[in-house]
Amino acid sequence: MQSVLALDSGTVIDDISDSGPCDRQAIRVAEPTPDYDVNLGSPESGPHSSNSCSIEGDDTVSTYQWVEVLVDCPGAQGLYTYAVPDHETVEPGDILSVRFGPQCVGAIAIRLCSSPPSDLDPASVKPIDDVVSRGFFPAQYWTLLQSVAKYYCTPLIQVIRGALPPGLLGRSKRRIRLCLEAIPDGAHEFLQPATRQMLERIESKPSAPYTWAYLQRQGRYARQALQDLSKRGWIESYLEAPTSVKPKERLAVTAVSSAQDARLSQRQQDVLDVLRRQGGDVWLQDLLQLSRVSSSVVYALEKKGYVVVEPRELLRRECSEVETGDRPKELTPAQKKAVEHIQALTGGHRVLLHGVTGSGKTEVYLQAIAPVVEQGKSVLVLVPEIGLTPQLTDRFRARFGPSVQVYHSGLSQGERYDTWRQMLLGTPQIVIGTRSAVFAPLANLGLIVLDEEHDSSFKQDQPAPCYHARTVAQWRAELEQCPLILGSATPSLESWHDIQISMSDSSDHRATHHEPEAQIQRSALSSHYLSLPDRIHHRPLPPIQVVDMRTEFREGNRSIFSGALRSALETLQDRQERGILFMHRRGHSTFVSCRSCGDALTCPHCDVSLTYHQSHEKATAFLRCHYCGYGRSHPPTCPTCDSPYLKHFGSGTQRIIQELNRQFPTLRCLRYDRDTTRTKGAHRALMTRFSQGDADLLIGTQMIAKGIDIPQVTLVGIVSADGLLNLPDFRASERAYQTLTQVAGRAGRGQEPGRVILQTYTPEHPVIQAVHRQNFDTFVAHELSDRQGLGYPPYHQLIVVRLSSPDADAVQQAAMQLGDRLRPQEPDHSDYQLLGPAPAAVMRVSRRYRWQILLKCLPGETGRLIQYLKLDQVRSLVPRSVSITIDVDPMTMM
DNA sequence: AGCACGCCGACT
DNA sequence: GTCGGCGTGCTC
Repeated sequence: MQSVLALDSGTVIDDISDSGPCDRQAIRVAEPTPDYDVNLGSPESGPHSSNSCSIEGDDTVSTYQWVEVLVDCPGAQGLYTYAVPDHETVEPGDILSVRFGPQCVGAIAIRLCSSPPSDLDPASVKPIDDVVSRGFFPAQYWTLLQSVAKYYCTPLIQVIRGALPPGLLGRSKRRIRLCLEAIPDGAHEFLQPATRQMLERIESKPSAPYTWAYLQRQGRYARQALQDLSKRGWIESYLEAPTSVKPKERLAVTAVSSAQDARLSQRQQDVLDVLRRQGGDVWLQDLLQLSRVSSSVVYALEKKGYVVVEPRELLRRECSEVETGDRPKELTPAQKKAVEHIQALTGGHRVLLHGVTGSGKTEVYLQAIAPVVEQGKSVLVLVPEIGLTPQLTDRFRARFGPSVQVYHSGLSQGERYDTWRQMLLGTPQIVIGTRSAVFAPLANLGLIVLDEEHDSSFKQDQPAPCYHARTVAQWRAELEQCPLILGSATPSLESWHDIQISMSDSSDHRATHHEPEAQIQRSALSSHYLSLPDRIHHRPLPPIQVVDMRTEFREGNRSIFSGALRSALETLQDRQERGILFMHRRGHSTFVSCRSCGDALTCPHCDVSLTYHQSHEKATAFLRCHYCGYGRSHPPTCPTCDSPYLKHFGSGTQRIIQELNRQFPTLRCLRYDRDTTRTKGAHRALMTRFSQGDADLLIGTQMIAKGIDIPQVTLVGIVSADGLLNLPDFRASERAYQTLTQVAGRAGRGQEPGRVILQTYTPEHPVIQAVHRQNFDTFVAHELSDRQGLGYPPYHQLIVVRLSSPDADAVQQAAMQLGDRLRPQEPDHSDYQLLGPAPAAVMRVSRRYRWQILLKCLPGETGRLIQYLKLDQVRSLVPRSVSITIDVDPMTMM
């Protein structure tokens, strides 16, 4: 079995055409094209190479008048040929805008051709519309995207769509406009209410037409209303050409001659002086303001040849005040060893940096990065969620200054586009970003860092491709031949196991003869394990006290706080220290049910109970669904039996706050969860308030486990660990161990020693035991043997096929049929297993019914299984009302 | 995606 | 006999 990356470059394109509706294309693109990947984005071919279709007098040069493109349209996954007008130049890898059917869509130039396909009527070949972006992708970029498409069983264009900044692949929008002359007087009177409402909505904004898609979303009968109106001829739809995101341009003035010339006017001389004082290169607007003249003075200087005025791309970027001049810190022996080890690496490597919380992993990254930047190479730093780690970004900026770029989904479309262009410039830089930044088009990568590598937010689960940034980063490191550092205090079992295996593999290899089977699918990167077993400044890990809440209950304590936690909270203020309380859930209560009939209040769209929210004592109570966001007011009586006795069960962050306010009225509390951090900049604001001493206690959910580094925190209280355990997922234990360890690690990062109080009803649970002893090795050993027994990762690889539809019967039927289609013929002798089809743990979410099919195979066999089962064609086997996603290496099966 | 074409059932 | 529902296929 070949490694994924060893595929010959044509394969993915073949696959696309195979799944396409049209044989003709399959034949055409399946032709051997040895120069295919050379064509795509190879920097050697350069923007003005002989491959270009520019006409430079010589007839032999203009042989490429046609270009084959990949269009950004679902259901159109082949290559389409377009003509390149004489005055236009196109290179493979360019992003184009083309007519496709009635609309304009984004497209990627794949290769140039000297003739249109012979089986195509030349008259039907349309010219390209526009070249949106001419940026050249780094050499390995396309290979990377193809690997993602192949491995995650996703059409290449969809992978490209996810990798490019949104809006770059523009498409025309369908908008609605009124046909005023067709609407009779008094028309409103005889319309259906929904139709009348729709008409009024459209009439209210005649100058700014709505899009069809937007209007269709407005209410249940919106679609019918629109159809009614358009049937009457009162509205019509039209396609608005896409507005391509282009870089903003501004006029820049550059001094070109330093020769003194007496024949300059006073004002001209002033302007020149100002310009030179500014370094000889200023924006025109700024120059005019600084020298208080009109632009005519500058243009006069241009005419005389002293300056050049030219439009230049304005690269907008997030500018926050940065402290600069952060110096490399002194390292502990373990840090020093790690930095030296990493710095000595050349070529492709994978390094697991396993450092306990507070061991100074960031400093290792910084010092490993410094020499790479000095060599003029770029560095990619991937973090779980950038909003959660402003501290990390600040630290990078302080150390490396303005060459640090931030790239994540929180940026505006324009900012993302600009950062992306910036990366294409090829200047050495450090990019810090979330999952999608693994596709940052950086040339000349010298190092990739993936911090908190165990974090599940590196896995994408919403739109395909459902990629894992860690997996993609490994391919990237392999392609770029650079080291990849995976950092964590609680490594994922996959990484841990993988690194152990491949380290022993490679030592075996040196000792014994080649044994191809052992190398199956193992990354071609050589593996290293580096450990930082101690905290910096010899600070101890905080001792963890496990409190058995059953004993507390037996002894008459009905509170949610144990005696130990209560006394710790009491002394917190006197000692002028900070504390963190961890709670598994946000909201007030987990669910609300009726004491008379026993019914729990559930979401009308999902099969889950509603969570009771009440932000403070007097606030209006309401119920919210944590799956789809549905919210409603709290009913006074039970909707089923009308009984007024509704009881709230379970507790969340809000309830804790209420309880704290009651029991410790002087304690100042701050809530930190999705409800309080929704707005931009809220994380930073809350953190600042907390670290400045505006509050004594921070109460939060999982979020507080990540990256909070506040030295004054001495107490960490885990109010209840039980909600994390026993979740119906094979990764529940792993996630619980990681979260609890990370939360515990927030304590005692400063001068004062920390302590952790962990409350639970099951202190004997192996996860609690392992967290208590802070012993990763015993946890891993225990968990790995469980996984091996049950046939879960890392001993098997999984693929989940998820089906969903608003129609319960349609999904079930589709799932059953698909199950039959995918089931092994001879279960006993097959090298894969199928489980299901089964309804998802929460069957209905957002009015959609969900089913799933689980496929299990040996590690490294997913590619072959996908090919064998033709999973890429599975979409065509189910009705269109049922949507399908294929999740390779799923993080969760809930 | 957006649209045309085409096949079936309920009406003038 | 036609109108209009939506299921299927195509867009260089």
